[in-house]
Amino acid sequence: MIMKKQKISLKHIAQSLGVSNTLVSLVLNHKGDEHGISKETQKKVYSKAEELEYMPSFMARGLRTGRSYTIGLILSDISNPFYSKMVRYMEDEAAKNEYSFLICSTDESPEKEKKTIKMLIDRQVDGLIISSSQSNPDFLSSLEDKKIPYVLIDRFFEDYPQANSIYVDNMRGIYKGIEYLVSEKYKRIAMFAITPIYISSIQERIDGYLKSLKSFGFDYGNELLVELDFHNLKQSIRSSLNYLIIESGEPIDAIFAINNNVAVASMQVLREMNLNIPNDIALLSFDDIELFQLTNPSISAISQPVEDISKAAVKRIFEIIKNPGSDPEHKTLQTELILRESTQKNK
Amino acid sequence: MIMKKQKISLKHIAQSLGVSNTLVSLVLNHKGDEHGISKETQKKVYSKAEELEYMPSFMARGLRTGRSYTIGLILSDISNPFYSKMVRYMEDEAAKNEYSFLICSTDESPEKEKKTIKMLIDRQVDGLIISSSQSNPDFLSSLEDKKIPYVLIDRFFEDYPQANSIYVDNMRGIYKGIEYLVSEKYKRIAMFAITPIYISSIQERIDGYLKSLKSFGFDYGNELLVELDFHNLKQSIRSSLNYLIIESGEPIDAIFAINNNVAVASMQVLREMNLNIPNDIALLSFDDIELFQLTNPSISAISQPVEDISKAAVKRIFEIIKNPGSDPEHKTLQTELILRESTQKNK
DNA sequence: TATTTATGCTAAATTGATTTAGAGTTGTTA
DNA sequence: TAACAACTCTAAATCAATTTAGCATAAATA
Repeated sequence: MIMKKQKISLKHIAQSLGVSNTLVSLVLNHKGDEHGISKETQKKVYSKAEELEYMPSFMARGLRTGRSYTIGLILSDISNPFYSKMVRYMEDEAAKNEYSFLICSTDESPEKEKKTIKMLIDRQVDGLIISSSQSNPDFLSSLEDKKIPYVLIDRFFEDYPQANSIYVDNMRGIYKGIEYLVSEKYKRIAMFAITPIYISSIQERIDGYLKSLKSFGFDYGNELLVELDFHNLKQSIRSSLNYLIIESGEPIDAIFAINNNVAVASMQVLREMNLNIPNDIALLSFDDIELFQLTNPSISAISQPVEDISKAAVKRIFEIIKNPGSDPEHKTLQTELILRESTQKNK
Repeated sequence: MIMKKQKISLKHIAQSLGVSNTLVSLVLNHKGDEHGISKETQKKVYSKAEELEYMPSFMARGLRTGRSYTIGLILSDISNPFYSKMVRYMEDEAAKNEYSFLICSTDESPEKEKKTIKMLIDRQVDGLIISSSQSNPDFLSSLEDKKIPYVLIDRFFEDYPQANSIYVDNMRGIYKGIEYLVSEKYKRIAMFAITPIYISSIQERIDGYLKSLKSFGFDYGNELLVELDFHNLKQSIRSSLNYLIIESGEPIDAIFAINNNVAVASMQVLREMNLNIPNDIALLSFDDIELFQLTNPSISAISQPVEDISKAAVKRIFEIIKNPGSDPEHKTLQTELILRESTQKNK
């Protein structure tokens, strides 16, 4: 005869002690004192719960209270090292509060993102952390309607100040990069941006590039601003480089890649073309990833504070969950310039 | 006056149509025909559900049916590119069945792993996919008791055949690597393993190394088998290399790294020591990651079929969920040797 | 002695779905 | 005309917790 281990519920504790479900529930939720349950009875409940290895049913509790102890996390691709690091930090931070994550990749598809948000709402997540790929904030209204807490990271919406957000100062990050390249005597600095992705961070980096050029007195305007096809990155880089280095009269001497994907692809193409980094051309990336220490040459980068972003986002989402009425907050974090070999000419 | 959007439940549909909850539930679960609900009524229910944008409550359904449409995924570290790729494949595969993942990193701590499994059981996951860091399979008995479906990946337990598993042929993978190094005339091939991690995959790779050496007629036994300290990898590699290349009479001419972490760390130390790969020393990694294409020189590797592992694991867990009584299955997948620059001497 | 207060607890409703067992109506057969 | 089946639908229990409203009993006060 096989003994099936039965799932232990509140009722089992109550019955074996001869008390009511209510009492057990109150005690285990630390409301015993508040409701005048005697210390003695409380102790009995605690020790019985331990003895039976009682664990409350998430489903039952969730159904009744509306809380799932789960956060939805929406990002473009978890296999991107920038995000997988982020996830790890968030996971550790949230675990302290017994929270878990449901993680969903959207591949920068606004369509997929909307569906995912709907799905996560149906799963009654207590909050959402979103790195959005939408070009406008309309989709947030459904979250506002349903009073579901959310925090935007990485991207945000200028004309939607009621959204809580963790914000990286892209403009200033780009400025630091240009400033440094200029100090290393690079003269024709191209920005390798991407299209068709309409998100704030990309737009800000482009703006930052154009403004910084001006402030350093370069007058080539947006002549060296390249909008690469995101879905066909390498081919797009090949043809751009061909023009910018070989066909155009004045070759560029530095590439500022708008994110880590673009930097990696650029490096591959430069190697194909037998161009030496940094002597023929310098390479600077926005977004630092571990890989950049290990390539030859190692790649300089504007590093985003991934750990700070992650922790701030988790911290903030918990604050809003606890205190739903609170005013929106916008936290701004700064980037750091990491100097490596790809931007320093050999003497 | 603010109109709060109310969550739509079954009851709302039933009431607005003047039928019972039962009927609505049956229809929406596609059991209408089976229970003789007229086509006409079914149509009404469907269109009302659509009109009200009804979505069933996961909590309520989960409480009643015991199913959560969620899989628990346990691995050592999601920020390791090997696992983050895996997660992405699994996520896409599971989404087809409306399933989501709760992902937990254990940092190879058996303690943490046990806690995590308990937590995931409490959350009523329908199944678990586990890359375990336990040295013995005792912890699986709690899953067996509670009849919770699970699939082991990446690591498994020899004396526990009742566990479903997706298995990579480590032994044969190592053999292919050694065979290739031998064909490239490398003579003194060291294996850089790790300790203290007692998992099957590591053990098999070590065994594979020793057996392969023998079968190619090398007689240095385990003299060149190095067990590096996992928690202090770089320092450990430095001192080993110092001995193996400089102090010992006969320097090694190739390193076989037991996984991607070890390969990356070895590459860094070799560069520090100004040793040329592949002319001074060859480097071959078990586990291929994107990075290895981008370093200079690029790194040869034994590639694990990440996509196949991921899809097979998800496919299998669904099979067991649907059919809990089925016999355990052990699927074996093969590795692939990826040739790059790090193992081919320049002429 | 009658009333109030405090102490320690409980019954029952609720959450939103699924599911068992069966009810009411109409039509068919003996 | 009674018995039976067929068709279409429903009441109520259930899952496991939380929470509202309030019940005994004993002690304190008037």
